[in-house]
Amino acid sequence: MSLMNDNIVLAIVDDHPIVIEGLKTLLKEEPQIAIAGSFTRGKDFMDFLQHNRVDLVLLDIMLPDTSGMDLCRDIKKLSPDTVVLALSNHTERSIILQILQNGASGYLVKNVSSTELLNCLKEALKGEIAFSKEVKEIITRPAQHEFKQVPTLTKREKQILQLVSQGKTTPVMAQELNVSPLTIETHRRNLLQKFDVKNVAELIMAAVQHKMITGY
Amino acid sequence: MSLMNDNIVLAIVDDHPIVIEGLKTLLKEEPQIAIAGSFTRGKDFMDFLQHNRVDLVLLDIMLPDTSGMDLCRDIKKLSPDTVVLALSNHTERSIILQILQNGASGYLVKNVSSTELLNCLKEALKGEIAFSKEVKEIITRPAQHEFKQVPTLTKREKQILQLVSQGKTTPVMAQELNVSPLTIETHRRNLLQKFDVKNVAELIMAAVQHKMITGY
DNA sequence: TTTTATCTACTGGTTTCCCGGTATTTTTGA
DNA sequence: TCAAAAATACCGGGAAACCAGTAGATAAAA
Repeated sequence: MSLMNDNIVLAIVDDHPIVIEGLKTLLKEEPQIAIAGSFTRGKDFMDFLQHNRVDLVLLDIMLPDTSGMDLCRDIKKLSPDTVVLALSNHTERSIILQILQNGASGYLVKNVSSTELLNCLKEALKGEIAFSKEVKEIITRPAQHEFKQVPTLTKREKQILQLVSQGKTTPVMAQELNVSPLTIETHRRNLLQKFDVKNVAELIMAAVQHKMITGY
Repeated sequence: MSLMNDNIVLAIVDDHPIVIEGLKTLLKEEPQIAIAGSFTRGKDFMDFLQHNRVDLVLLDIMLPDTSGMDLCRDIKKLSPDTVVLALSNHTERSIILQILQNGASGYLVKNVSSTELLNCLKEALKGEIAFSKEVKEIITRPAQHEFKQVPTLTKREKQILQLVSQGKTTPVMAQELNVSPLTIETHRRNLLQKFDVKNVAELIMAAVQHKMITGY
């Protein structure tokens, strides 16, 4: 963790140039903060991080190439001392908690004020978990269906889930993936178990609610 | 419509301070553009518009107080010559078309580059409809499910659909509704037919896409 | 009042799903 | 390199879903 009297090296990862510009402008006021760079793609930032010190990352969790979730985990793996602050417009509790699970030190919705932003930065750098005002409310007021935590699926399971949501039957999927229908059945069974549901109807609903299938 | 050699008076309505800051920074480069003000609430802007000339508004259609849709219509009613450019992250065709219907001269997703932004501003001021690149693609490539019209369900069918989405099986539903399971089967069959799908998985997906079951 | 839509119910049959186990191989992480 | 996780595969059996067709009862609209 960087000391507060030291210069803080900050990076921005966001696919919105406007947002990057806004953050830069707001943070330029702070003499302690040095903006090392801004990136519109996760991969570019990872390349940068390989060769440069970064104390804090403002990370949009909705990126075009990688999922911000995965990126967050990758960042903490490569550079555990880098503090990640998630920045997003998502106001769903499950998503917020998920990103924290993946190593982020806080979560800000994009409508934060500049003072709020700076406060959160400081808190995060002190090693605390930082939330913007709106996020705090979301955290403390959970919805019913959010009590069950989001099951973590394997790659294959995600794939099967996707295919099931497209109406594909077990034999069809087996043929498409070149595996035994019995294997598919096992995956299905595990999906039902993980989501704690009895049948596909419930499965799809649960997956939709957790935004694990988009449908478009 | 303001002349191009004249100074352009621009306003920003967005509840994200970061975005406002970013837009200001990007537009500060342009000497022709004078930023009259920025607003985080629709009402504030309407008050401003009452007493000031505004040539162009960059309007976030997702605002906390008013719907951006309504605000757009209000703006055009009060000041028909003011060009409204919608600014949003929504990528649904229906929403884009709806805002145009309400008098906007264009639609930009927030991940536009600065050059794209300026181009769109100029186009809009010339009286043309301006879209950012991504939006153009959305307009020209409508999603599959937008073609098939929403099937009209009978009262009973809606009820069955709801129960199916809750994971209820045919015999369970039959008991709950005090009818023969064979009757339920018929309703199910009709639902599959109306939605033009093969099984429950597809049925639920279709229903969700058409927002016919909420699940919450 | 007569048509039309909806809800109801049946026969008989095929396919798919779901449940309970178990177990080998491959991949991955510590 | 060793253990855990994931992907693969099997058995047997019961339940539920889906298909194709028909049809009476009732309620609403023309």
